[in-house]
Amino acid sequence: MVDKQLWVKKQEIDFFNQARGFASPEQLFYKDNIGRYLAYWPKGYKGIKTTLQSRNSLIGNFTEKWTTNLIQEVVKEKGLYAVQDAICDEIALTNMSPADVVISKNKSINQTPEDIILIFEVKMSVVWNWEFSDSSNTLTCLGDFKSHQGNPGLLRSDSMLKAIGKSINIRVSSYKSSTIPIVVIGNTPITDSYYSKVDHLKTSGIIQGFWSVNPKPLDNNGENIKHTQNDGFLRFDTFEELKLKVHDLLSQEQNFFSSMKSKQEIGKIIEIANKKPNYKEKAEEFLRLIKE
DNA sequence: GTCTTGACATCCGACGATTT
DNA sequence: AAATCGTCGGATGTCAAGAC
Repeated sequence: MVDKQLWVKKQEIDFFNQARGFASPEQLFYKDNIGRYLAYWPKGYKGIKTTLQSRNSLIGNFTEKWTTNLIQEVVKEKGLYAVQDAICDEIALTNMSPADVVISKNKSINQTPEDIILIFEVKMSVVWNWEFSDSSNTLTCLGDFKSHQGNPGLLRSDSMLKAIGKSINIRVSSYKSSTIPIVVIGNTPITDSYYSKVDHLKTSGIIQGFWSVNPKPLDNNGENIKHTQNDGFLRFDTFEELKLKVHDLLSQEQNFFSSMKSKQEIGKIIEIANKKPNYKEKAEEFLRLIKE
């Protein structure tokens, strides 16, 4: 039973059906003024609203597990593992704030920086609006995210900032994290005010990508971004496309480096590093010196 | 006047530490 | 051992101010 689908409406139906096993409709849906169970408040709804919190951790858990399974399929032929909630204190992945998903050489929850090959931060939401019927136990899709009041996933600026903050925390925790790519994975596009930011984050080496695994976030072929200019954001349309990109990222060894130094100091470092006989050793010397 | 944005608010469950 | 308290991270609502 290998599911190689990306995030489509079926995944959200699966989520609600699975959650219905142990949660009441009231814990999963809003109830509007005429008694309908709704995933989000539709745009233009003017009746009395309530605020639902009980669904948050459920969808969070579901999407992290779903992503782990998806990534497992991507890397299994390479003999690697997708590990959910991975802990590695050395690079700020603690018990209380683990990595949502990592690709690793081993499948244990407790990881060493040397084994971790890629870190995924998952930020996914319920994207579409749904109406649930208790009597017939069915779900009806009411529309895409433009039709409801919620702002799902990476379309929220504070979700973006949270993901960026966590990534920087990992980057500054230890130089041991400097060779591990970090990717934020979501199921929505990003807003255009973040297009240049994600490209800068990629160029500067902090975050290697913001990826959406939702091929068609909008109904009726609604236009949505495929990628930003420098590919800081990517939308994946098929499982194969995702697999290629992950393998591509795994095949190149990259180093993150940063500092705040005067041109004098930087010039000196370059001069010293340049005395090494080849590019690889020049680079190693440079990286060694810049973090002193 | 309506839509979008960004900062702030909210509540839940899991967990660790502290108190009973 | 059980109860209590505080903290955290999960997603999403709220609302004033800005953008159109």
